[in-house]
Amino acid sequence: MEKVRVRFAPSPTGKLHIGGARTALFNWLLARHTGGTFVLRIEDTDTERSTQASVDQIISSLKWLGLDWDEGPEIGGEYGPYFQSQRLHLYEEKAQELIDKGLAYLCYCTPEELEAKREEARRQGKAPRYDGHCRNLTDQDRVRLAAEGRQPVVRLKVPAEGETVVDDIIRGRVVFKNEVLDDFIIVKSNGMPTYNYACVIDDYAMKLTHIIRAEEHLSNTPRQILLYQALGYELPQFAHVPMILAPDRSKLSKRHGATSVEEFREEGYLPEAIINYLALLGWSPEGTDEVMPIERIVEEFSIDRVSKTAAIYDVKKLAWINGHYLRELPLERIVAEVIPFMQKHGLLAASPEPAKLELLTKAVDLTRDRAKTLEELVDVVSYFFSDDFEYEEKGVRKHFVPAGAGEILRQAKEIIASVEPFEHQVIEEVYRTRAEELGIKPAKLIHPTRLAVSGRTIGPGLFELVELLGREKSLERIDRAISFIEQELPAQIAANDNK
RNA sequence: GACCCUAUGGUCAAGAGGUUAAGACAUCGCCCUUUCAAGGCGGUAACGGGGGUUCGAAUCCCCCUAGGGUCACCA
Repeated sequence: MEKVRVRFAPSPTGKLHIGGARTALFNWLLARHTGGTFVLRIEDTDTERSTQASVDQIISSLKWLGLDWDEGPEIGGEYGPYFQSQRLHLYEEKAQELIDKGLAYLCYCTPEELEAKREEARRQGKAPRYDGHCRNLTDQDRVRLAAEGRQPVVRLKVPAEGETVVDDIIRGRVVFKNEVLDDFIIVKSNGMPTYNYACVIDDYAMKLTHIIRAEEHLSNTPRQILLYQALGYELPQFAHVPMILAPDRSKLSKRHGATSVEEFREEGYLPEAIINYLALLGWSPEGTDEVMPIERIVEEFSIDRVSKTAAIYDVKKLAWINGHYLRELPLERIVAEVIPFMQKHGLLAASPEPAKLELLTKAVDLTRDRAKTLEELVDVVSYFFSDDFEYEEKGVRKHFVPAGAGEILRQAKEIIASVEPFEHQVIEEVYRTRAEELGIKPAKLIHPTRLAVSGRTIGPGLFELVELLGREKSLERIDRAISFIEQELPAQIAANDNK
């Protein structure tokens, strides 16, 4: 079998969409699985909407995900250039050939005229198709039309009869009647090729063997096949992967929250998790393991196991997988990942001191199985880095308001002030002994302390928390809590009573 | 509107004529436990509807319904 060559061909008109990322992933997986070649090609023929910023953005997202390409921007390759805007001569040349052979023709109809005809067709309830108005123009006609200042487009002559068959790896044999197609435009009046045309020219020129793309292109495929035939090109294999839908079954858009890889990154998702989740959306491994590293996905990937049905993406499952990687990946890696997020929240300096990094490492170690994203991780370690926190209201009611709360904290303070060595096993031992002496449950001592030193009712084991926080800081916070209980709290309660 | 694709729990999804219809997320309960997580165990929950074919249909065929996609000088 010939060596697999596949491509991802985004148009740079925005960020890398989650659906686009999955299309890229499936192409990349097939290439890596078979030892083939993964090509990145930028389809920037829409001069109105394409931007360099989008190119940069898409490239950066692909790299971040780890989807590296063997040919394409930045690295070149045998079949470049890999920007369609730099391949215009090719499209022109082939278009001229088609015209010369009588397989395509110049059309001078203006967008306005066409729009009017479409409108008319719609009103009559007919399919809005091009009527072949310019199909049989004489040279004389063309001269006259050009003299009117009309810039022609090039249209392909589509046979009125017969059918065009798409042999799709995922969907099987899909038949389209040629009569439902019309003479579509292959070169715009500004000289730029249209998608269906440029795509065919390049896919062939770049010797691609498999065209794996989203299902929305299935209906375009007969047009492309007609083009392959007109050009005398051999067909590649097609595989149309199902779409990714929003929870309400509609097309994914901004109002559904994060839709681009960049946004997920900003929300604190790891590339490993996104890749793993995306692979599972539309593809399934043979066994029942779902969480698997990229190497294994590469090993097991097969187009045959890609499903036909559109999938609704489920952030909850993504979050769960992310949580998994958050606690399973090496600690240093997670620390490195969370640093920018800490900085963003002002909890860490731009160039943090080694002591702070050590604290962060230990804090992450202690808390990471409680977070699902890096943003959550920041939240869950925040009190190690800032004294500026409020007490959780629910906790205050439960642990600070009841009579004797201050006394409980004085007991805690005494223990923490004197325990030696200041290690969690020892602190715990003393806590438990003291509770017994006082004839109360250890929890009676533990919860108020936790609230005092962290402001929270939830978190890692209290004794490890206190050890990491340190004796000094713990005592300081307990003092603060005692004065809160004995001074601020009564005042607050009085104020509420007066209302 | 025309054409095309699709249809298994709330979501992802296995299944390719005979299964007690997997598994995962979510959800609920229990265990563990200083809390919350994590982890372990268990529960609730599905073949869109109607016709065929067959000894036998989630699996094959037809119709309906529903959802999605395409009909651009966007890709």
